[in-house]
Amino acid sequence: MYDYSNEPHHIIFIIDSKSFYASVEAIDHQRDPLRDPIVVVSKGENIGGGGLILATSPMAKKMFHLKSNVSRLNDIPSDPRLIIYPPRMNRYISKNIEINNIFRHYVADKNLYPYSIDESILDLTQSWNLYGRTVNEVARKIQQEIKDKTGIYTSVGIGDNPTLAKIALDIYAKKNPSFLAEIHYETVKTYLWPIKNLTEVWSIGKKTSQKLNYLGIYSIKDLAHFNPYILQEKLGIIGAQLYALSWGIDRSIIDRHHAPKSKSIGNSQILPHDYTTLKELRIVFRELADQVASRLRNQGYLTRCVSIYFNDSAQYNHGTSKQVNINPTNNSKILAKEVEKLLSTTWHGQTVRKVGVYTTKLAKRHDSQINLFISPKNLQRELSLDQTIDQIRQKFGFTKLIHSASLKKGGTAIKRAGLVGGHAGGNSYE
DNA sequence: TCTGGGGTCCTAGGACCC
DNA sequence: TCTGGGGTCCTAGGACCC
Repeated sequence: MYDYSNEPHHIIFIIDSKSFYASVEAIDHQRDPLRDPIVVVSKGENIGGGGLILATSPMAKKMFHLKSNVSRLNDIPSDPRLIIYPPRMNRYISKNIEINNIFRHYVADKNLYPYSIDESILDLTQSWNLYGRTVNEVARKIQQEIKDKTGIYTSVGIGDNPTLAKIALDIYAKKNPSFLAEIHYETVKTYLWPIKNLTEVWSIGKKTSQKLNYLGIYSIKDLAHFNPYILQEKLGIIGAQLYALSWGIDRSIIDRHHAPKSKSIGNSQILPHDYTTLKELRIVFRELADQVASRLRNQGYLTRCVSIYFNDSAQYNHGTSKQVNINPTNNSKILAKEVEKLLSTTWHGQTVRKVGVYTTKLAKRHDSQINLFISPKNLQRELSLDQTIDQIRQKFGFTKLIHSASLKKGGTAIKRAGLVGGHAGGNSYE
């Protein structure tokens, strides 16, 4: 038996908004998030299969016997009872902010970690006993307040550390009638070890699962009884992390705002059709560079490294990437020029269906260095032009200001205007 | 599955420095 | 030169998550 006395004993909640996008649509359209069959479907022109399903309400899952990974509208039999809504990403973002503001009634800011648009991590170690007699009671109270104020149902995973809370959430809470589940060190054997479908566990995907199977590991219990040194040898750091996970151990420090080790900003897209000429590719890459530069400026970053990615549509999952270090910048023109250089040295006539521009090694704006090759005056002029463009874009949408090149063959900026995370933002100007 | 999009982290091999 | 070893940073590609 493992001695857990020196492991962190925190009270961690991970709270997930149930079928978030579908629920928001249900509420805004006076429908029932649990009882009505609703899907939210993005229909970009490059999205085939009748549209990409972004969210499915529990009733839609039940009525059409859907497994977890349905992603195309064509996967569902066409049925007049099914209610279909287009996504309104901006609405979901503001709803998410509303929900996080309710979490702030229960934890200090430093103990709240919004994790994604529908998931947050709360460390209630210091505050839970102000709100109830048991941890479970506090969880139910939070669920009720969220439901009353926003209409959203939530699932809560509770654990002594984030890993246990996450597994409680993903594997148990979402399926329990109460939408609640707890895992503590004492119940690791009861709740973790029996798990056989390894890819259900956070951090284990298809490839990792296959590697584990190859070693003869088919459950978390198998993992816990495997030789950790061999695991580390075969899977590197991930092997050691998985071994720790199988015993419920997670020493990540949760009392501080965690700073990601690396920060990147980038945009990618699947093209509406195969691109075969440098001319077309140049245009779309220029748009991407422009978009990325705009986001860097909005967030106050300069990048020291830019990379491009494109795939070979003959082998969809096999792509090429190439990066280059540059003087810190968030200038559209400079970025576009670097991207163009990368493209012309990397592309050798492949048929392309997927493209991306990423910037890494980001620094906050004040770290700017002086570029010896551009006069400060010109740099300043270009910077303020970019800022003006950003302001107009924020106010009126991306469509209002695009390079004339985007009107030519190859450009997708107009069609993509108003998209948030690649999906319809739901703004009036679209 | 004929194709969503934005991220973070890990790894192997190489360049370079002392 | 028949050549050591530790450390850091970089690059391209892979895996996973929501």
